[in-house]
Amino acid sequence: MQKNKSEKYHKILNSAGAVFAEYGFYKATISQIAAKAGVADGTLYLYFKNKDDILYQFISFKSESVFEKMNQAVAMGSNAESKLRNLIRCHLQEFQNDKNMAVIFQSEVRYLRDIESQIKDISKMYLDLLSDIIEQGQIEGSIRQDLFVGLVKRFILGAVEGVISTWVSAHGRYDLVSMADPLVDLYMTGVRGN
Amino acid sequence: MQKNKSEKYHKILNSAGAVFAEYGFYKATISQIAAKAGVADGTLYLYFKNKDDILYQFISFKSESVFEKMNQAVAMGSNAESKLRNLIRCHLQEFQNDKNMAVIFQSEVRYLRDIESQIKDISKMYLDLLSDIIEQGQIEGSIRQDLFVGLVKRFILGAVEGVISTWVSAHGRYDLVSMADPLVDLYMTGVRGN
DNA sequence: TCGGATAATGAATAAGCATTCATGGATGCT
DNA sequence: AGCATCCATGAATGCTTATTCATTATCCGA
Repeated sequence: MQKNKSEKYHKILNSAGAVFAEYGFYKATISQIAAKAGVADGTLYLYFKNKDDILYQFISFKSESVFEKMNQAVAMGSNAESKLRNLIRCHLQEFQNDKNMAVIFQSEVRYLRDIESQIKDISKMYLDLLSDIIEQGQIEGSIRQDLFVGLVKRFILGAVEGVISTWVSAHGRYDLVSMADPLVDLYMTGVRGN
Repeated sequence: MQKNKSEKYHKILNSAGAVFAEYGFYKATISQIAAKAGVADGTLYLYFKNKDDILYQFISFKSESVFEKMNQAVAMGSNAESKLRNLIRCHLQEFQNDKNMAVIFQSEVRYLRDIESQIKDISKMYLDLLSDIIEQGQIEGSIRQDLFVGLVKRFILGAVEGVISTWVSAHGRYDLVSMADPLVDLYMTGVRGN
């Protein structure tokens, strides 16, 4: 198994992303991935330990890149609300840009939980980002104090995921990023009239 | 394959629920399910067409029962807000009462989408329930008019699912139903301070 | 109690697929 | 060119497991 992240490594990883997204991890076969990458079946085993490892590396690679962008986005905000807005925009943007990733993150999380607990840190990191934002908002006064922060975080993440999930089901036919502002508005103000 | 829903049918269905929840659909084997139900492997095929069918019937059976309860809960509410509150309470209560169902609904949806599109009606029915409530609220004035209803529905459902998902990850160690009121409060009022 | 129908059994079957590895080719150095 | 190292191949292997079906048990009416 090679160590350096050669061009072929990424070719395989991308092909795997496409195949996993289309068929799901279990129904996807090594042969399909190899064919899509234009290499022989055995070649995958020069770059990856096994089938599980391919999925694992795909997720790791994508999360790393996405979290870097998310952190940058949050850092650009001057107050809690703008940080939240930037985070949600970035989240939707990144998932819109990479639908395979969106599908896989949404579908295979259950399985991943089994292989590597390190993976569960994906949502943990995100939730920690949100914690910071919420706490800052409470200090600033832009977010009220009488909230169970643990719930608010899940509330926010769950809603974004739900919106992404719908977009995926609709085969990405509309612009996801345009949902960001209305969504943040819902977080902040709720639905109540008057 | 027998038609009547005998005791054995339900025994198998429940065992399957437990095994699917523990191992996931793919890693679960027919032998495990049969063993847990206390019957021979071949017996499953007297009651179900194949492995897929077991999952399908499990979901169908559970959804039917849950939706009946949800509809009743909503009908008990006199205005939009109380209907929403009853719906969320009922949702959390039912999933708390049947953790296997909660796990399976959360994990295997992706796969189900492939076998039977009828299954995607699960969330459709739910979203329709929400549509009615939101529209009623807008007429009453308790919910503001300047909302994209399609987004609000996903927002609400996504957040409940997120909360359930966290509870499942925590192995159901706390009371899920107590999240209902704070959650509805977030839907209605949002997080904004002042 | 007997006979026929119905239900259950679980060993045998067969298909699918991840993984291995003996072989062949490419590359680069002297 | 000759040699050695590295990379890639894809057919063969072996394991896992869903599904079948000939056999056996159970039930029930007469």
